[in-house]
Amino acid sequence: MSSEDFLLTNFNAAQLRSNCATCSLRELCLPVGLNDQEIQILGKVVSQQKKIRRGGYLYRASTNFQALYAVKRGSLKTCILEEDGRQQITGFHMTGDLLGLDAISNESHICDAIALENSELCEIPFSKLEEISRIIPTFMHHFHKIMSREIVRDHSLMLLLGGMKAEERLASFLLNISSRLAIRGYSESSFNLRMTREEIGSYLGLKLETVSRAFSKLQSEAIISVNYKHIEIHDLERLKLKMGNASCTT
Amino acid sequence: MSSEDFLLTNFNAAQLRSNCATCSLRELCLPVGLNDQEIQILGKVVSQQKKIRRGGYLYRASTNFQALYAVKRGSLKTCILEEDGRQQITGFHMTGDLLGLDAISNESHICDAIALENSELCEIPFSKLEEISRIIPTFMHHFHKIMSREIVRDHSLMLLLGGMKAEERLASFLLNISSRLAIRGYSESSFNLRMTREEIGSYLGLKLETVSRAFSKLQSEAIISVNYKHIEIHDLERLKLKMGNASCTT
DNA sequence: CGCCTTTTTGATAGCCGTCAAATTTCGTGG
DNA sequence: CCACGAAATTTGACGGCTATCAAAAAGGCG
Repeated sequence: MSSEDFLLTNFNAAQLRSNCATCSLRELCLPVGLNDQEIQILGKVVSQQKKIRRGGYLYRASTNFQALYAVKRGSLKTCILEEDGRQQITGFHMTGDLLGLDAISNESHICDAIALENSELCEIPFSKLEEISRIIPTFMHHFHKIMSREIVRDHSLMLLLGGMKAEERLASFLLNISSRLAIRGYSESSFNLRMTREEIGSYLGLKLETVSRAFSKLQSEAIISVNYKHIEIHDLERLKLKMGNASCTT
Repeated sequence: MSSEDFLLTNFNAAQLRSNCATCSLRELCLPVGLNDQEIQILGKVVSQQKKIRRGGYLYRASTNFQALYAVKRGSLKTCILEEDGRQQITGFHMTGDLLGLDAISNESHICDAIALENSELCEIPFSKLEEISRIIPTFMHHFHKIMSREIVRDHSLMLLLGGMKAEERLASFLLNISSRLAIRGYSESSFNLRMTREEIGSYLGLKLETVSRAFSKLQSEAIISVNYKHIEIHDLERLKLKMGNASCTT
């Protein structure tokens, strides 16, 4: 049986649980732009939800790379930690986001992926993803776009880390979270952060005290309200002015 | 004629000039890991050398994306510039490096690519690259690894920008250049930089004066010698100690 | 050969990191 | 359900690193 036949054959009922066709994240996740038949094919290689409790690891650096993961529910952080103890968070990931793209190059993970809250993930074996790519050109092209988008996202963060001041970085961060929540149908102006000040600082290249001070500053200017992890954005326009500019896509 | 037939058919002699099979960069560039026949196929879609004079643009931000480029000779920088004038160099590219991966996501370039010296580039139409990917699974996998490596490279830079001090950043930068030159068969300890202090600063998130001071500091410690653009590394080990650590791959 | 760019070095100011302590929240176990 | 302890957050004071402004010297391109 060729791999193509394999992909076109139905699995048994038990394995059909995670069905991309009926998933509420169709429009955010890997299936974007595929037609119904193509989504069927994709759905067959996506395995059942993997549950990770808050603080648990989805994968660890230096472990073998086998699959990409899509966030079905919850949120995660990915972080690199250096031998000398230096650590940096490279991204916060919410529903529909794809994790593990950095592991393709060495066939082993280079960062840890840790759940910020109890989460569920869909597992996509990478070899199967490449098989589908050969069968469905649309899918291959879309996957290339997703990888490219990750590069663009990283470049935005490099711009932030390379040139912005603390307050600009935080404004940029809040606008990024806000727009991503909006895309997912949540409020863009009222939300709870899932990460600590220290994690935000690690992501933005700042110390946690500086992050806290920047929050206080924005609050004192009546642009936002901060109550521990709960954020209210009162003036989106003025918040945008806080960063000279900067892409808040993704 | 199907696209596959098209790829397997010979072009006329005039278009065969840039032949991957006989290129000295075979082991550094896209053909890595391909067999002879596969390299033949690739060679047929890679068009003749494109020459860019020092200071000239290979492509500009917001222009239409059609092709990836491989550096055949010379070197380039890629930089994003924001509406408010903020600018950041996202990478320096030498022979064998692939440019344009960030443009796939939007089908338009998001950065400028400018030659640091007179350079030659090979052009690979992206649609053709995806066609080859369908025909040669090895090639598709290799291409995915290249994109992933770009993400890993960006994460290294994020780590640098997020946490390192000026001297650590410069040490990291010099070691990166050194190792890349070594891979290409040049001296790892004696070389000429192609970029200005300002460009190095833009890449490292520092002002040009700070870069200059960091050079002077390393020289005063007898770790390197600096004579304008000419650098001699006297003590590679101590230079490595200067950055607490950090990946200097790529 | 001459002008313009690049580089170096100095002085000063401002932002952020560091250390410290108080307050609140959250998780765990009784 | 409540209570306790650990973790997270906020705020203040101070110091260090880097940006900024300025000027001189060296190099490179036409």
